[in-house]
Amino acid sequence: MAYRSTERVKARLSASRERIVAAALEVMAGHGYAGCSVAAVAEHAGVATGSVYRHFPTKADLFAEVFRTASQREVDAVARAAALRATVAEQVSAVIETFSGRALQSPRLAYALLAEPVDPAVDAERLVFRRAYAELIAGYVAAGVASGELPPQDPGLTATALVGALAEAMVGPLAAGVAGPSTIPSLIMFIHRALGVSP
Amino acid sequence: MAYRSTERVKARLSASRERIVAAALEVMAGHGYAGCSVAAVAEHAGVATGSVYRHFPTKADLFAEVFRTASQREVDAVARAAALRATVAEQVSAVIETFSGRALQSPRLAYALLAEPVDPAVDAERLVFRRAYAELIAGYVAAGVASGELPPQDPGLTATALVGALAEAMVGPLAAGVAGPSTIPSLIMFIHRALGVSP
DNA sequence: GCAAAGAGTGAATGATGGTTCAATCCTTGC
DNA sequence: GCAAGGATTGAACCATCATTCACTCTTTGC
Repeated sequence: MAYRSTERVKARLSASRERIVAAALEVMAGHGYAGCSVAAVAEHAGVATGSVYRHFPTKADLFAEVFRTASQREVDAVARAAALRATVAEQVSAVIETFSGRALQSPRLAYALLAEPVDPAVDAERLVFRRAYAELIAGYVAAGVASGELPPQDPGLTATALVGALAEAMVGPLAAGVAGPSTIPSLIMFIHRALGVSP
Repeated sequence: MAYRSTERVKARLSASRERIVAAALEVMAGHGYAGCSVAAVAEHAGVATGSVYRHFPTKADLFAEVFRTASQREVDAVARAAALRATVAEQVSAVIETFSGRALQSPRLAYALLAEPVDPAVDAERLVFRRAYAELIAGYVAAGVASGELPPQDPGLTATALVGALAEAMVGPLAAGVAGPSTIPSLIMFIHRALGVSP
């Protein structure tokens, strides 16, 4: 024998793989999913089109991972912000502020992650994204119910509905590129009422 | 001259056009937007593929009309149900019950109208659909605020958030084909709280 | 019945863009 | 240096449909 995969090569391979995912994310942030042909992503990553298929069996698999990565980053940021707060009311405010602040920072990406028409296989990943948010929030809601800060309710349903409300309220502003000054405070009020936070 | 469009022909044309729209709706209700190739729709309507283009310049135009028609029907049904009620609380309950009842009756169609990945040009029509719901609800909310039944709030934002919550809460059940027995009542409770309906 | 012109047809066309693969380049161990 | 194999390339391939168009069928007014 004369060739055997070595650490150095493995590292280069995984670096290359990551560069492709990062490039896909950047192209998506710049031109939406619609602008993400495999050729465009490959060029942005500085590899040949065919090389993408060394790492991902199909385009859908690549973008499933892109969505997973980006979603995780978003959920983590939101979770980190909420973890600093003590009451459910504050935690949920932090969720909304962080979510919408980040979305407005990269509206194209946020739109792609939330609502842009994508391949059905990638769409499935979107549901995971939304469920991750819902589960994060459901935890806070459940704690709030247990401590008596919130009235009795189904934390899962509350969280799901809350994610829907948040996403829907942001789609308009995302299309416009900015939110009106009262959008975020109004949304917080709405959601505090929905949770049953005592005034 | 020897041929001139006559009433009889005009009627046949518009009947044919309607049959195409109806066929598209049926195919969509059966196999989702994904199953709606122009050929499949044409066959279902009993016309040749090319004939579709006698009535619609592009597939996107056809489905824009399909979405518009179906959405109008849904919004009308919801509006009719809500109009029979006196208080905002009852009106909104009627909206939720009618919306989710109809969605669960034709889950494939509801999924296509609400969330399935479609051509971006058709997606635009979806926003109109959601805005129509939001405006209907905003009217009730505004009236409730004016009469003092609801606390002060931005009716437009409340309605938008409410539509998002409703849609999101239904996506899971639609995928499963049924809603858990407590989904609808829980959702009504959530939304009553969100509106600030006094208990 | 007939000529004119619109309506209807459906196989062929064409655009798009994901996927493949023969050729080439690198890396490895000796 | 070299042979064995893996990695990389990117132009060619191909599948999918939306769209077209040359042709046929109907309708119309005379």
